[in-house]
Amino acid sequence: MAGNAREPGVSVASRVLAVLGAFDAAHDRLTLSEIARRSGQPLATAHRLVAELERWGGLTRSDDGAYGIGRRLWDVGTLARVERDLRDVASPFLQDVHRTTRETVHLAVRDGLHALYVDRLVDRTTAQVLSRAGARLPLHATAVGKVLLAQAPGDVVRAALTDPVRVTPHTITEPGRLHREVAEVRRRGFARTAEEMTPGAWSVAVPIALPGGGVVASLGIVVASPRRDLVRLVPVLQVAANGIGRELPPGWTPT
Amino acid sequence: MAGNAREPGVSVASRVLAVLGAFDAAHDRLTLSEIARRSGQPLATAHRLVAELERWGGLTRSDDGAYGIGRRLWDVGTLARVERDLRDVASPFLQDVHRTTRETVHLAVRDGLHALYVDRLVDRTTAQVLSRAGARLPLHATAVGKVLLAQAPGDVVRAALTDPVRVTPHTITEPGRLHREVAEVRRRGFARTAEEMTPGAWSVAVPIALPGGGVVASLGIVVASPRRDLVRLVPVLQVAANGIGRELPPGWTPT
DNA sequence: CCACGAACTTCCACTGAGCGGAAGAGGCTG
DNA sequence: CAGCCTCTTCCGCTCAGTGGAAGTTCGTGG
Repeated sequence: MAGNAREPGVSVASRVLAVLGAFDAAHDRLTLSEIARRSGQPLATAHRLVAELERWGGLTRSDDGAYGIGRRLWDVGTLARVERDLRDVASPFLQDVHRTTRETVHLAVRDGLHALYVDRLVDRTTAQVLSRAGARLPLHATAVGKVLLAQAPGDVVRAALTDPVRVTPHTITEPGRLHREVAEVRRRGFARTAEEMTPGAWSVAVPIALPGGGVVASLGIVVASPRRDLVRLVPVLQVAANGIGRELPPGWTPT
Repeated sequence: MAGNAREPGVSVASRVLAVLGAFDAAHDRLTLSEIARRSGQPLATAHRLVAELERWGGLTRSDDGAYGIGRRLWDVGTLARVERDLRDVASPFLQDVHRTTRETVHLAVRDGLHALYVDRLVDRTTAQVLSRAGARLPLHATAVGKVLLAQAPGDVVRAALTDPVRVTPHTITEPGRLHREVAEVRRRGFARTAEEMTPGAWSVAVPIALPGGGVVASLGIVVASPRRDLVRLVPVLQVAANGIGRELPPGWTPT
Protein backbone atom coordinates (compact mmCIF):
# COMPACT_ATOMS: atom_id res chain seq x y z
CA MET A 1 0.00 0.00 0.00
CA ALA A 2 1.48 3.26 1.11
CA GLY A 3 -0.20 6.03 -0.65
CA ASN A 4 1.48 8.53 -2.82
CA ALA A 5 0.79 10.64 -5.85
CA ARG A 6 3.01 13.63 -5.27
CA GLU A 7 1.68 16.60 -7.07
CA PRO A 8 4.50 17.39 -9.43
CA GLY A 9 6.23 20.69 -10.01
CA VAL A 10 5.70 22.04 -6.53
CA SER A 11 8.86 22.82 -4.66
CA VAL A 12 9.13 22.37 -0.93
CA ALA A 13 10.10 25.99 -0.58
CA SER A 14 6.89 27.08 -2.22
CA ARG A 15 4.95 24.85 0.15
CA VAL A 16 6.60 26.54 3.11
CA LEU A 17 5.74 29.91 1.64
CA ALA A 18 2.18 28.78 0.99
CA VAL A 19 1.86 28.06 4.69
CA LEU A 20 3.02 31.58 5.53
CA GLY A 21 0.72 32.93 2.84
CA ALA A 22 -2.23 31.32 4.59
CA PHE A 23 -1.98 34.06 7.19
CA ASP A 24 -3.27 37.53 6.47
CA ALA A 25 -4.69 40.51 8.27
CA ALA A 26 -8.09 38.88 8.62
CA HIS A 27 -6.62 35.50 9.52
CA ASP A 28 -3.73 35.96 11.92
CA ARG A 29 -4.57 32.85 13.91
CA LEU A 30 -5.23 29.56 12.17
CA THR A 31 -5.66 25.97 13.16
CA LEU A 32 -3.72 23.26 11.40
CA SER A 33 -6.71 22.31 9.30
CA GLU A 34 -7.27 25.90 8.27
CA ILE A 35 -3.65 26.28 7.26
CA ALA A 36 -3.90 23.11 5.21
CA ARG A 37 -7.09 24.28 3.54
CA ARG A 38 -5.94 27.82 2.89
CA SER A 39 -2.53 26.77 1.60
CA GLY A 40 -4.08 24.08 -0.57
CA GLN A 41 -2.11 21.21 0.89
CA PRO A 42 -2.93 17.81 2.33
CA LEU A 43 -3.24 17.84 6.06
CA ALA A 44 -0.26 15.58 6.60
CA THR A 45 1.97 17.79 4.51
CA ALA A 46 0.88 20.97 6.23
CA HIS A 47 1.37 19.26 9.54
CA ARG A 48 4.97 18.46 8.80
CA LEU A 49 5.82 21.94 7.55
CA VAL A 50 4.00 23.71 10.34
CA ALA A 51 5.83 21.59 12.90
CA GLU A 52 9.15 22.56 11.39
CA LEU A 53 8.23 26.23 11.29
CA GLU A 54 7.15 26.07 14.89
CA ARG A 55 10.39 24.41 15.94
CA TRP A 56 12.29 27.27 14.33
CA GLY A 57 10.17 29.92 16.00
CA GLY A 58 8.44 31.17 12.88
CA LEU A 59 5.06 30.06 14.17
CA THR A 60 3.80 29.73 17.71
CA ARG A 61 1.03 27.59 18.91
CA SER A 62 -1.17 28.67 21.76
CA ASP A 63 -3.04 26.54 24.24
CA ASP A 64 -6.16 26.42 22.15
CA GLY A 65 -4.19 24.77 19.35
CA ALA A 66 -4.26 27.70 16.97
CA TYR A 67 -1.09 28.83 15.26
CA GLY A 68 0.07 32.41 14.92
CA ILE A 69 3.09 34.14 13.49
CA GLY A 70 6.04 33.83 15.86
CA ARG A 71 8.74 36.12 17.03
CA ARG A 72 11.34 34.81 14.71
CA LEU A 73 9.34 35.88 11.69
CA TRP A 74 8.54 39.17 13.35
CA ASP A 75 12.27 39.75 13.76
CA VAL A 76 12.89 39.01 10.13
CA GLY A 77 10.07 41.25 8.97
CA THR A 78 11.50 44.03 11.07
CA LEU A 79 14.56 44.02 8.85
CA ALA A 80 12.63 44.91 5.71
CA ARG A 81 13.63 48.17 4.10
CA VAL A 82 10.14 49.65 4.26
CA GLU A 83 10.14 49.07 7.92
CA ARG A 84 13.64 49.89 8.94
CA ASP A 85 14.83 52.95 7.10
CA LEU A 86 11.59 54.74 6.40
CA ARG A 87 10.01 54.10 9.75
CA ASP A 88 13.12 54.93 11.71
CA VAL A 89 13.64 58.19 9.88
CA ALA A 90 10.01 59.21 9.73
CA SER A 91 8.89 58.29 13.23
CA PRO A 92 10.06 61.49 14.99
CA PHE A 93 8.48 63.61 12.27
CA LEU A 94 5.19 61.80 12.59
CA GLN A 95 5.34 62.63 16.27
CA ASP A 96 6.01 66.28 15.50
CA VAL A 97 3.00 66.43 13.23
CA HIS A 98 0.86 64.58 15.70
CA ARG A 99 1.92 66.83 18.56
CA THR A 100 1.05 70.04 16.74
CA THR A 101 -2.18 68.82 15.16
CA ARG A 102 -3.41 66.13 17.53
CA GLU A 103 -4.81 64.27 14.55
CA THR A 104 -4.23 60.83 13.11
CA VAL A 105 -1.05 60.74 11.01
CA HIS A 106 -0.33 58.23 8.25
CA LEU A 107 2.81 57.19 6.42
CA ALA A 108 2.36 55.15 3.26
CA VAL A 109 4.25 53.88 0.22
CA ARG A 110 2.86 52.56 -3.03
CA ASP A 111 2.71 48.81 -3.36
CA GLY A 112 1.44 47.95 -6.81
CA LEU A 113 -2.08 49.31 -7.02
CA HIS A 114 -2.42 49.90 -3.30
CA ALA A 115 -1.28 52.34 -0.67
CA LEU A 116 0.68 50.37 1.90
CA TYR A 117 0.45 51.92 5.36
CA VAL A 118 3.88 51.71 6.90
CA ASP A 119 3.20 53.60 10.09
CA ARG A 120 0.48 55.59 11.71
CA LEU A 121 -0.18 57.54 14.88
CA VAL A 122 -3.62 57.71 16.49
CA ASP A 123 -5.00 59.38 19.55
CA ARG A 124 -6.65 57.11 22.01
CA THR A 125 -9.48 59.60 22.09
CA THR A 126 -9.90 59.93 18.33
CA ALA A 127 -12.23 57.53 16.66
CA GLN A 128 -10.36 54.61 15.14
CA VAL A 129 -10.19 55.62 11.52
CA LEU A 130 -9.18 52.14 10.38
CA SER A 131 -5.85 51.39 8.88
CA ARG A 132 -3.05 49.84 10.85
CA ALA A 133 0.58 49.46 9.91
CA GLY A 134 0.63 46.84 7.19
CA ALA A 135 -2.81 47.69 5.80
CA ARG A 136 -3.31 48.12 2.07
CA LEU A 137 -5.97 50.50 0.80
CA PRO A 138 -6.97 51.50 -2.73
CA LEU A 139 -4.99 54.36 -4.25
CA HIS A 140 -7.97 56.26 -5.63
CA ALA A 141 -9.91 56.56 -2.39
CA THR A 142 -7.24 57.79 0.02
CA ALA A 143 -5.29 61.03 0.18
CA VAL A 144 -1.91 59.31 0.50
CA GLY A 145 -2.98 57.07 -2.35
CA LYS A 146 -3.77 59.98 -4.67
CA VAL A 147 -0.41 61.54 -3.87
CA LEU A 148 1.39 58.31 -4.69
CA LEU A 149 -0.68 57.91 -7.81
CA ALA A 150 0.23 61.41 -8.97
CA GLN A 151 3.86 60.35 -9.18
CA ALA A 152 3.35 56.82 -10.47
CA PRO A 153 4.14 55.63 -14.01
CA GLY A 154 1.37 56.09 -16.58
CA ASP A 155 0.40 52.44 -16.76
CA VAL A 156 -0.03 52.24 -13.01
CA VAL A 157 -2.30 55.28 -13.06
CA ARG A 158 -4.34 53.79 -15.87
CA ALA A 159 -4.61 50.43 -14.13
CA ALA A 160 -5.55 52.03 -10.82
CA LEU A 161 -8.22 54.26 -12.35
CA THR A 162 -9.80 51.61 -14.52
CA ASP A 163 -12.95 50.42 -12.81
CA PRO A 164 -12.17 51.88 -9.39
CA VAL A 165 -13.85 50.21 -6.44
CA ARG A 166 -16.68 52.07 -4.74
CA VAL A 167 -15.92 51.93 -1.02
CA THR A 168 -18.37 54.45 0.39
CA PRO A 169 -21.18 56.47 -1.19
CA HIS A 170 -18.65 59.30 -1.51
CA THR A 171 -15.97 57.33 -3.31
CA ILE A 172 -15.16 58.86 -6.67
CA THR A 173 -15.42 56.18 -9.30
CA GLU A 174 -15.54 58.06 -12.59
CA PRO A 175 -12.14 57.45 -14.21
CA GLY A 176 -12.24 60.81 -15.97
CA ARG A 177 -12.78 62.77 -12.81
CA LEU A 178 -10.09 60.77 -11.03
CA HIS A 179 -7.59 61.44 -13.81
CA ARG A 180 -8.31 65.14 -13.56
CA GLU A 181 -7.96 65.04 -9.82
CA VAL A 182 -4.65 63.21 -9.98
CA ALA A 183 -3.36 65.82 -12.43
CA GLU A 184 -4.41 68.52 -10.01
CA VAL A 185 -2.67 66.76 -7.13
CA ARG A 186 0.49 66.75 -9.21
CA ARG A 187 0.12 70.46 -9.85
CA ARG A 188 -0.88 71.53 -6.36
CA GLY A 189 1.43 69.23 -4.45
CA PHE A 190 -1.16 67.76 -2.11
CA ALA A 191 -4.29 65.61 -2.17
CA ARG A 192 -7.51 65.51 -0.21
CA THR A 193 -10.34 63.09 0.38
CA ALA A 194 -13.78 63.51 1.85
CA GLU A 195 -15.29 60.32 3.21
CA GLU A 196 -14.18 58.48 0.09
CA MET A 197 -12.61 55.63 2.05
CA THR A 198 -14.25 55.84 5.46
CA PRO A 199 -17.50 57.58 6.33
CA GLY A 200 -16.72 60.36 8.76
CA ALA A 201 -13.10 60.75 7.70
CA TRP A 202 -11.53 63.65 5.80
CA SER A 203 -7.87 63.84 4.93
CA VAL A 204 -4.98 65.62 3.26
CA ALA A 205 -1.61 64.23 2.22
CA VAL A 206 1.65 65.40 0.68
CA PRO A 207 4.48 63.57 -1.10
CA ILE A 208 7.77 62.67 0.55
CA ALA A 209 10.54 63.18 -1.99
CA LEU A 210 14.25 62.52 -1.90
CA PRO A 211 16.49 65.54 -2.35
CA GLY A 212 17.11 64.18 -5.82
CA GLY A 213 13.42 64.58 -6.60
CA GLY A 214 11.90 61.09 -6.60
CA VAL A 215 8.72 60.63 -4.59
CA VAL A 216 9.11 57.60 -2.36
CA ALA A 217 6.27 57.86 0.12
CA SER A 218 3.39 59.96 1.30
CA LEU A 219 2.49 61.61 4.58
CA GLY A 220 -1.13 62.28 5.45
CA ILE A 221 -3.49 63.45 8.15
CA VAL A 222 -6.98 62.16 8.80
CA VAL A 223 -9.57 64.09 10.78
CA ALA A 224 -13.05 63.13 11.89
CA SER A 225 -14.91 66.28 10.84
CA PRO A 226 -15.31 68.14 7.54
CA ARG A 227 -12.98 70.97 8.52
CA ARG A 228 -12.71 73.53 5.80
CA ASP A 229 -9.29 74.59 7.07
CA LEU A 230 -7.84 71.14 6.51
CA VAL A 231 -5.68 72.68 3.82
CA ARG A 232 -4.00 74.81 6.43
CA LEU A 233 -2.36 71.66 7.71
CA VAL A 234 -0.61 71.13 4.40
CA PRO A 235 2.40 73.31 5.30
CA VAL A 236 2.85 71.34 8.53
CA LEU A 237 2.90 68.13 6.55
CA GLN A 238 5.28 69.60 4.00
CA VAL A 239 7.83 70.63 6.59
CA ALA A 240 7.78 67.13 8.03
CA ALA A 241 7.86 65.51 4.58
CA ASN A 242 10.88 67.58 3.58
CA GLY A 243 12.63 66.63 6.78
CA ILE A 244 11.98 62.95 6.18
CA GLY A 245 13.13 63.18 2.57
CA ARG A 246 16.36 64.85 3.60
CA GLU A 247 17.19 62.26 6.22
CA LEU A 248 16.50 59.22 4.09
CA PRO A 249 19.61 57.51 2.72
CA PRO A 250 20.32 58.91 -0.75
CA GLY A 251 18.82 56.76 -3.46
CA TRP A 252 16.46 55.07 -1.02
CA THR A 253 13.61 53.09 -2.57
CA PRO A 254 10.78 51.43 -0.69
CA THR A 255 11.39 48.19 -2.54
CA MET B 1 29.43 12.03 -13.49
CA ALA B 2 27.37 14.78 -11.88
CA GLY B 3 28.36 15.55 -8.38
CA ASN B 4 26.29 14.92 -5.38
CA ALA B 5 26.73 14.07 -1.76
CA ARG B 6 23.59 15.50 -0.20
CA GLU B 7 24.17 16.22 3.39
CA PRO B 8 21.65 13.97 5.06
CA GLY B 9 19.08 14.90 7.68
CA VAL B 10 18.60 18.44 6.51
CA SER B 11 15.10 19.28 5.42
CA VAL B 12 14.40 21.74 2.67
CA ALA B 13 12.27 23.74 5.04
CA SER B 14 15.18 24.14 7.40
CA ARG B 15 17.33 25.32 4.53
CA VAL B 16 14.78 27.99 3.66
CA LEU B 17 14.71 29.06 7.29
CA ALA B 18 18.51 29.07 7.39
CA VAL B 19 18.46 31.56 4.54
CA LEU B 20 16.10 33.81 6.49
CA GLY B 21 18.23 33.30 9.57
CA ALA B 22 21.22 34.67 7.71
CA PHE B 23 19.68 38.11 8.08
CA ASP B 24 19.89 39.95 11.36
CA ALA B 25 19.95 43.48 12.70
CA ALA B 26 23.59 43.92 11.75
CA HIS B 27 23.18 42.20 8.39
CA ASP B 28 19.96 43.35 6.79
CA ARG B 29 21.42 43.35 3.31
CA LEU B 30 23.38 40.36 2.03
CA THR B 31 24.80 39.21 -1.27
CA LEU B 32 24.14 35.69 -2.49
CA SER B 33 27.59 34.54 -1.41
CA GLU B 34 27.11 36.00 2.04
CA ILE B 35 23.78 34.27 2.40
CA ALA B 36 25.35 30.99 1.34
CA ARG B 37 28.21 31.43 3.79
CA ARG B 38 26.08 32.60 6.70
CA SER B 39 23.46 29.91 6.20
CA GLY B 40 26.11 27.23 5.78
CA GLN B 41 24.98 26.07 2.38
CA PRO B 42 26.60 25.49 -0.98
CA LEU B 43 26.32 28.45 -3.29
CA ALA B 44 24.17 26.62 -5.82
CA THR B 45 21.71 25.54 -3.16
CA ALA B 46 21.44 28.99 -1.65
CA HIS B 47 20.99 30.40 -5.14
CA ARG B 48 18.00 28.22 -5.82
CA LEU B 49 16.28 28.95 -2.54
CA VAL B 50 16.97 32.66 -2.68
CA ALA B 51 15.55 32.81 -6.21
CA GLU B 52 12.37 31.14 -5.04
CA LEU B 53 12.05 33.43 -2.05
CA GLU B 54 12.53 36.43 -4.28
CA ARG B 55 9.88 35.22 -6.70
CA TRP B 56 7.45 35.01 -3.82
CA GLY B 57 8.32 38.46 -2.55
CA GLY B 58 10.00 37.37 0.65
CA LEU B 59 13.31 38.81 -0.46
CA THR B 60 14.04 41.71 -2.77
CA ARG B 61 17.14 42.28 -4.73
CA SER B 62 18.38 45.78 -5.36
CA ASP B 63 20.40 47.03 -8.28
CA ASP B 64 23.70 46.41 -6.55
CA GLY B 65 22.85 42.72 -6.34
CA ALA B 66 22.34 42.61 -2.59
CA TYR B 67 19.28 40.94 -1.14
CA GLY B 68 17.09 42.35 1.60
CA ILE B 69 13.94 41.26 3.35
CA GLY B 70 10.94 41.92 1.13
CA ARG B 71 7.45 43.24 1.71
CA ARG B 72 5.83 39.90 1.79
CA LEU B 73 7.82 38.85 4.82
CA TRP B 74 7.24 42.24 6.37
CA ASP B 75 3.52 41.67 5.99
CA VAL B 76 3.74 38.31 7.64
CA GLY B 77 5.84 39.63 10.52
CA THR B 78 3.28 42.35 11.05
CA LEU B 79 0.76 39.66 11.97
CA ALA B 80 2.77 38.42 14.94
CA ARG B 81 1.01 38.72 18.26
CA VAL B 82 3.75 40.82 19.85
CA GLU B 83 3.37 43.26 17.07
CA ARG B 84 -0.32 43.38 16.50
CA ASP B 85 -2.14 43.31 19.77
CA LEU B 86 0.40 44.82 22.09
CA ARG B 87 1.57 47.56 19.76
CA ASP B 88 -1.91 48.49 18.64
CA VAL B 89 -3.18 48.77 22.17
CA ALA B 90 -0.11 50.40 23.64
CA SER B 91 0.68 52.90 20.91
CA PRO B 92 -1.71 55.68 22.02
CA PHE B 93 -0.53 55.31 25.60
CA LEU B 94 3.10 55.60 24.56
CA GLN B 95 2.12 58.80 22.83
CA ASP B 96 0.42 60.08 25.97
CA VAL B 97 3.51 59.42 28.02
CA HIS B 98 5.73 60.94 25.41
CA ARG B 99 3.58 64.02 25.12
CA THR B 100 3.60 64.75 28.82
CA THR B 101 7.25 63.90 29.44
CA ARG B 102 8.92 64.59 26.12
CA GLU B 103 11.29 61.74 26.83
CA THR B 104 12.10 58.49 25.04
CA VAL B 105 9.50 55.82 25.79
CA HIS B 106 10.07 52.08 25.51
CA LEU B 107 7.77 49.09 25.37
CA ALA B 108 9.34 45.68 25.92
CA VAL B 109 8.47 42.05 26.57
CA ARG B 110 10.68 39.28 27.86
CA ASP B 111 12.13 36.97 25.24
CA GLY B 112 14.11 34.29 27.00
CA LEU B 113 16.98 36.04 28.74
CA HIS B 114 16.54 39.30 26.88
CA ALA B 115 14.27 42.29 26.88
CA LEU B 116 12.69 42.50 23.43
CA TYR B 117 11.85 46.07 22.46
CA VAL B 118 8.49 45.99 20.76
CA ASP B 119 8.04 49.71 20.27
CA ARG B 120 9.65 52.97 21.16
CA LEU B 121 9.13 56.67 20.75
CA VAL B 122 12.03 59.09 20.43
CA ASP B 123 12.28 62.80 19.96
CA ARG B 124 14.15 63.92 16.92
CA THR B 125 15.99 66.32 19.20
CA THR B 126 16.83 63.79 21.89
CA ALA B 127 20.06 61.92 21.56
CA GLN B 128 19.49 58.50 20.05
CA VAL B 129 19.59 56.29 23.08
CA LEU B 130 20.00 53.11 21.03
CA SER B 131 17.36 50.47 20.83
CA ARG B 132 14.94 50.19 17.95
CA ALA B 133 11.86 48.09 17.70
CA GLY B 134 13.09 44.52 17.43
CA ALA B 135 16.24 45.06 19.51
CA ARG B 136 17.12 42.65 22.27
CA LEU B 137 18.99 43.89 25.31
CA PRO B 138 20.14 42.09 28.47
CA LEU B 139 17.61 41.92 31.28
CA HIS B 140 19.96 42.90 34.08
CA ALA B 141 21.17 46.18 32.58
CA THR B 142 17.91 47.83 31.55
CA ALA B 143 14.99 49.14 33.57
CA VAL B 144 12.38 47.34 31.51
CA GLY B 145 14.56 44.24 31.81
CA LYS B 146 14.66 44.40 35.59
CA VAL B 147 10.90 44.79 35.71
CA LEU B 148 10.41 41.76 33.50
CA LEU B 149 12.94 39.83 35.54
CA ALA B 150 11.12 40.66 38.76
CA GLN B 151 8.11 38.69 37.49
CA ALA B 152 9.96 35.91 35.73
CA PRO B 153 10.17 32.29 36.93
CA GLY B 154 12.98 31.49 39.36
CA ASP B 155 15.10 29.60 36.88
CA VAL B 156 15.00 32.48 34.41
CA VAL B 157 16.12 34.89 37.12
CA ARG B 158 18.95 32.57 38.11
CA ALA B 159 20.05 32.09 34.52
CA ALA B 160 19.90 35.81 33.78
CA LEU B 161 21.86 36.77 36.87
CA THR B 162 24.54 34.14 36.51
CA ASP B 163 27.59 35.78 35.04
CA PRO B 164 25.85 38.96 33.86
CA VAL B 165 27.54 40.77 31.01
CA ARG B 166 29.31 44.04 31.80
CA VAL B 167 28.08 46.52 29.20
CA THR B 168 29.32 49.82 30.62
CA PRO B 169 31.50 50.67 33.61
CA HIS B 170 28.26 51.21 35.54
CA THR B 171 26.70 47.86 34.74
CA ILE B 172 25.95 45.92 37.89
CA THR B 173 27.48 42.49 37.57
CA GLU B 174 27.45 41.09 41.11
CA PRO B 175 24.74 38.43 41.11
CA GLY B 176 24.01 39.02 44.79
CA ARG B 177 23.38 42.71 44.35
CA LEU B 178 21.25 42.06 41.27
CA HIS B 179 19.13 39.51 43.12
CA ARG B 180 18.55 42.03 45.89
CA GLU B 181 17.68 44.70 43.36
CA VAL B 182 15.22 42.47 41.56
CA ALA B 183 13.54 41.66 44.86
CA GLU B 184 13.25 45.37 45.54
CA VAL B 185 11.77 45.99 42.11
CA ARG B 186 9.16 43.40 42.91
CA ARG B 187 8.39 45.10 46.20
CA ARG B 188 8.43 48.69 44.95
CA GLY B 189 6.74 48.10 41.62
CA PHE B 190 9.26 49.89 39.43
CA ALA B 191 12.92 49.63 38.35
CA ARG B 192 15.67 52.12 37.58
CA THR B 193 19.00 52.09 35.84
CA ALA B 194 21.84 54.57 35.79
CA GLU B 195 24.09 54.29 32.76
CA GLU B 196 24.12 50.52 33.16
CA MET B 197 23.31 49.88 29.51
CA THR B 198 24.26 53.13 27.78
CA PRO B 199 26.59 55.82 29.07
CA GLY B 200 24.57 58.98 29.50
CA ALA B 201 21.24 57.23 29.88
CA TRP B 202 19.09 56.91 32.99
CA SER B 203 15.76 55.16 33.11
CA VAL B 204 12.72 53.97 35.03
CA ALA B 205 10.21 51.32 34.09
CA VAL B 206 7.02 49.76 35.42
CA PRO B 207 5.25 46.47 34.70
CA ILE B 208 2.24 46.13 32.43
CA ALA B 209 -0.13 43.61 33.97
CA LEU B 210 -3.37 42.11 32.82
CA PRO B 211 -6.41 42.74 35.01
CA GLY B 212 -6.00 39.13 36.09
CA GLY B 213 -2.57 39.96 37.49
CA GLY B 214 0.00 38.48 35.11
CA VAL B 215 2.81 40.77 34.01
CA VAL B 216 3.09 40.61 30.22
CA ALA B 217 5.30 43.57 29.30
CA SER B 218 7.11 46.59 30.62
CA LEU B 219 6.89 50.29 29.94
CA GLY B 220 9.91 52.51 30.48
CA ILE B 221 11.31 55.99 30.05
CA VAL B 222 14.90 56.87 29.23
CA VAL B 223 16.37 60.29 29.88
CA ALA B 224 19.75 61.73 29.02
CA SER B 225 20.62 63.30 32.36
CA PRO B 226 20.86 61.98 35.91
CA ARG B 227 17.61 63.57 37.03
CA ARG B 228 16.92 62.89 40.67
CA ASP B 229 13.21 63.32 40.09
CA LEU B 230 13.08 60.48 37.60
CA VAL B 231 10.97 58.60 40.14
CA ARG B 232 8.31 61.27 39.81
CA LEU B 233 7.61 59.91 36.36
CA VAL B 234 6.65 56.52 37.77
CA PRO B 235 3.00 57.48 38.35
CA VAL B 236 2.75 58.68 34.76
CA LEU B 237 4.05 55.33 33.57
CA GLN B 238 1.76 53.46 35.91
CA VAL B 239 -1.35 55.18 34.62
CA ALA B 240 -0.38 54.31 31.07
CA ALA B 241 0.60 50.76 32.02
CA ASN B 242 -2.73 50.21 33.72
CA GLY B 243 -4.54 51.52 30.68
CA ILE B 244 -2.65 49.19 28.39
CA GLY B 245 -3.23 46.22 30.67
CA ARG B 246 -6.94 46.90 30.74
CA GLU B 247 -7.27 47.16 27.00
CA LEU B 248 -5.31 44.03 26.15
CA PRO B 249 -7.45 41.04 25.21
CA PRO B 250 -8.05 38.98 28.35
CA GLY B 251 -5.52 36.21 28.69
CA TRP B 252 -3.11 37.83 26.28
CA THR B 253 0.42 36.47 26.23
CA PRO B 254 3.34 37.85 24.26
CA THR B 255 4.09 34.43 22.86
C1' DC C 1 44.66 44.56 -23.70
C1' DC C 2 44.52 40.38 -21.36
C1' DA C 3 45.09 37.54 -17.19
C1' DC C 4 43.11 36.75 -12.88
C1' DG C 5 39.81 36.35 -9.31
C1' DA C 6 35.34 36.88 -7.28
C1' DA C 7 30.47 36.73 -7.59
C1' DC C 8 26.89 34.87 -9.91
C1' DT C 9 24.18 31.64 -13.02
C1' DT C 10 23.15 27.37 -15.30
C1' DC C 11 23.45 22.41 -16.00
C1' DC C 12 22.47 17.64 -14.98
C1' DA C 13 22.28 12.63 -13.25
C1' DC C 14 21.95 10.42 -8.95
C1' DT C 15 19.32 9.46 -4.62
C1' DG C 16 17.20 10.05 -0.07
C1' DA C 17 13.99 13.53 1.66
C1' DG C 18 9.51 14.42 1.13
C1' DC C 19 5.13 12.83 -0.07
C1' DG C 20 0.26 11.84 1.28
C1' DG C 21 -3.34 8.12 1.90
C1' DA C 22 -4.62 5.74 5.65
C1' DA C 23 -5.16 4.37 10.25
C1' DG C 24 -5.06 5.60 15.03
C1' DA C 25 -5.79 8.89 19.00
C1' DG C 26 -8.26 12.41 21.29
C1' DG C 27 -12.21 15.48 22.06
C1' DC C 28 -16.68 17.50 21.61
C1' DT C 29 -21.71 17.09 20.73
C1' DG C 30 -26.33 15.54 20.40
C1' DC D 1 -22.01 5.92 22.51
C1' DA D 2 -22.15 6.88 17.70
C1' DG D 3 -20.87 10.33 14.67
C1' DC D 4 -17.87 13.84 13.43
C1' DC D 5 -14.16 16.71 13.70
C1' DT D 6 -9.18 17.81 14.27
C1' DC D 7 -4.79 16.34 15.05
C1' DT D 8 -0.86 12.93 14.98
C1' DT D 9 1.84 9.12 13.30
C1' DC D 10 3.25 5.68 9.98
C1' DC D 11 5.68 4.03 5.87
C1' DG D 12 7.23 2.54 1.06
C1' DC D 13 7.48 4.75 -3.43
C1' DT D 14 9.42 8.32 -6.36
C1' DC D 15 10.66 12.65 -8.15
C1' DA D 16 12.27 17.14 -6.30
C1' DG D 17 16.33 18.62 -4.59
C1' DT D 18 21.09 18.34 -4.58
C1' DG D 19 25.87 20.29 -5.33
C1' DG D 20 30.23 19.81 -8.15
C1' DA D 21 31.53 21.68 -12.11
C1' DA D 22 31.41 24.43 -16.21
C1' DG D 23 30.02 28.83 -18.15
C1' DT D 24 29.17 33.88 -17.69
C1' DT D 25 29.78 38.49 -16.19
C1' DC D 26 32.20 42.06 -14.09
C1' DG D 27 35.95 44.64 -12.00
C1' DT D 28 40.87 45.14 -11.16
C1' DG D 29 45.64 45.64 -11.90
C1' DG D 30 49.72 44.42 -14.41
